Amino acid sequence: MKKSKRRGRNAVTMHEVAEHAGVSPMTVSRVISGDANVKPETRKRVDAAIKHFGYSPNVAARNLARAASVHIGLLYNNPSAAYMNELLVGVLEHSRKAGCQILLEKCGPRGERAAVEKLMADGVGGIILPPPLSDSRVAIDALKSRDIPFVAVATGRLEGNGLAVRIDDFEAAASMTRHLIALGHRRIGFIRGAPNQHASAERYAGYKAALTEAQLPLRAEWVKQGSFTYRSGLLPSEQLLTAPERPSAIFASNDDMAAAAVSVAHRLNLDVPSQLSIVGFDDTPLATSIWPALTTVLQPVAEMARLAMELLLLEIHERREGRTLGPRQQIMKFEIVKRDSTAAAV
Amino acid sequence: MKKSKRRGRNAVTMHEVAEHAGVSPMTVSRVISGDANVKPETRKRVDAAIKHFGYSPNVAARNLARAASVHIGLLYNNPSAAYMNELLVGVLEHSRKAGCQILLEKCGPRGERAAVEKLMADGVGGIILPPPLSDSRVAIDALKSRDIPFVAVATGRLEGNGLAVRIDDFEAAASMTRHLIALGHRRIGFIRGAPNQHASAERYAGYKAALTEAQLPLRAEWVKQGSFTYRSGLLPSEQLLTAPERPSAIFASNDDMAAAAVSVAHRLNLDVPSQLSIVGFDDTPLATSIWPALTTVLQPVAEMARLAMELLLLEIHERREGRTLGPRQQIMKFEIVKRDSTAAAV
DNA sequence: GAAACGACTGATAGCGCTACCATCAAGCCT
DNA sequence: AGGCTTGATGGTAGCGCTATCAGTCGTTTC
Repeated sequence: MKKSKRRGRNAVTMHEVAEHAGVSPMTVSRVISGDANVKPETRKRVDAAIKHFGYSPNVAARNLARAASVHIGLLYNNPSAAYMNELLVGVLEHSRKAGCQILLEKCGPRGERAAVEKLMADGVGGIILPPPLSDSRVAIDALKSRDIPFVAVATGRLEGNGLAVRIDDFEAAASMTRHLIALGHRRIGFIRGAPNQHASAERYAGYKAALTEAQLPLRAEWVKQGSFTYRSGLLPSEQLLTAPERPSAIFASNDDMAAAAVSVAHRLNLDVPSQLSIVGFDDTPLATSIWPALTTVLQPVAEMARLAMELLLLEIHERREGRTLGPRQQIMKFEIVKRDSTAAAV
Repeated sequence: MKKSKRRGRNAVTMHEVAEHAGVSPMTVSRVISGDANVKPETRKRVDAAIKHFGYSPNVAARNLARAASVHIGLLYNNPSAAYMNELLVGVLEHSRKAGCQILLEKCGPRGERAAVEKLMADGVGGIILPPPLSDSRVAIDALKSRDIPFVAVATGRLEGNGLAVRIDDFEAAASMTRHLIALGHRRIGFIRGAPNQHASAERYAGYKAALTEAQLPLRAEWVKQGSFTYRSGLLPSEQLLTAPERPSAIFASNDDMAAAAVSVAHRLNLDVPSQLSIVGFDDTPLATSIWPALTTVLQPVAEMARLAMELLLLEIHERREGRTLGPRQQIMKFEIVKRDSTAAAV
């Protein structure tokens, strides 16, 4: 009774599991952390005991004992709430498994350096860099000069021996363009993403490549600049749709801008998709919440975030041993999701 | 050197601070946890030492020693990414301070019970219930039967000795309606929120009250049902705007539906705000990302989330001592944010 | 004036886990 | 055969903090 005063709800500890399995706590610890040197039979007994009690290790104790970095920084300034939301879900999901803390740090357009400093001061062991920060020179330099591990999400470039998780933006954009071409579209407008992000260039390059491949001319007046926000998609869309020879399809570099294109099309009395096809990129929740639902490129953001966490934690562990994962990038599979915003060209 | 092998980056511990301040570690601990019985002068010395080293306590150790519940469950199924995003930011911000873990758990339309079970199995000490779950009979009952502390965010009803953080939806909606009336609008359409959420009823009641107050008739054909999603706002908007006598203003029960109204208005060649004023509710990022930016009710979601966390942690602590905070609800201040989607009635 | 009290501080003993040996049996070499 | 690894375990000693209790003082109370 005296003890229970000091103890949480989860009364079952490693010792009890060990006792039940007839081994020492140390062996249980080994089984849990997947150590190799445990006899298969012993392992089985321990596993049974674990299941018997529904035991799950105490994260705080583990972290304390390991002197593990419990803290992962997540720098953000992504304008798309939908994207951020998915990212957060992925990150949190993994943090739950890994038992680590997420320190969210918002950073203004010029505040990258300060934000990094702040996270460092709070003792993070590594940092996750979602777009558009994953392309920020300042942020990356600040991180590198501190020699703190980080993983870039959805960036196109991999520098030094950094870590990155991304999809093949070039191929994805090319695929989507091919899809439009296959639908009979010959006049395909393109709204580019923010110029400071590598993915923007990749997507544009993919679009160009697919056009060339189909021997369609690249018409400069059908390519407009946006910056990944809904708002930034409005003017380009209007320009494209009020041009003397207007495109029969618009490929926006992300869903937010595609949504803007839909809104402009409606304002101009153009029906989507019968008179105009519109496609986006990312497959954020926005794509399915508007009407008509967007045909878009599914980028498994949550999955990518999860992987980013995994990679980062691995690297932190390696670093502690004086090693490093070295340059490593994980390319995820994308998918063309066909919905209601596309139809055969008239 | 032998020791440092076992130790994280954050070399400075309580002992060093204590030594520097010429007190025992225990006293430092007292200062940090804000214990009353410390001589002001001692406290000052300790504070100085803390600042000197830039010391910050090790969360893992603290949680271990306190046997504190490191886990807070966050059930979610909110369709609005923008809302969720803000909520997450607030929750994570506080979790950083409090040093606790967030376990995200998505729950399907019928999965409330299962989701609660899962969180319990993972040993959460309390649960945060954002809308629309904060109005879910099933979820609340599941929580109550388990006697696990929870805090309802943005719900209108407070039951038993529960905890809640919300704004005064009735007053907020009334204020907004008054604002429209002050602009000269006499024909004000209303799009209701999901019927299973108490806030929907409150907002509608506020709208009605303001009309009555201004001696304007409540016209049933100007009140339509939505369900808080963008999509659900489309049909009601269209119905309102194609009615024989159409409203000069539309008050949607949240920003997502207001955005839908804007899109429909554009499709029908109605300029916002010169021909039609549209207002939303919540002030999610969506409100400012679309064009024109929405006049809306600012609901400090992040702040509310932070407070919810605080309340919940407090309650968990109380429970551990055998007490309870009792019924307690925190009413936050709302604000009418005037942007570009409203203008004087023609 | 002695007992009792209160404000303040320190020593001690864990919280639940893992790193780091030590151990001990079984193979393997020269 | 004696010293080697090598594989599988257990014992021990913390990780950095806090709860608890045991003091040490001045101050109050009867």
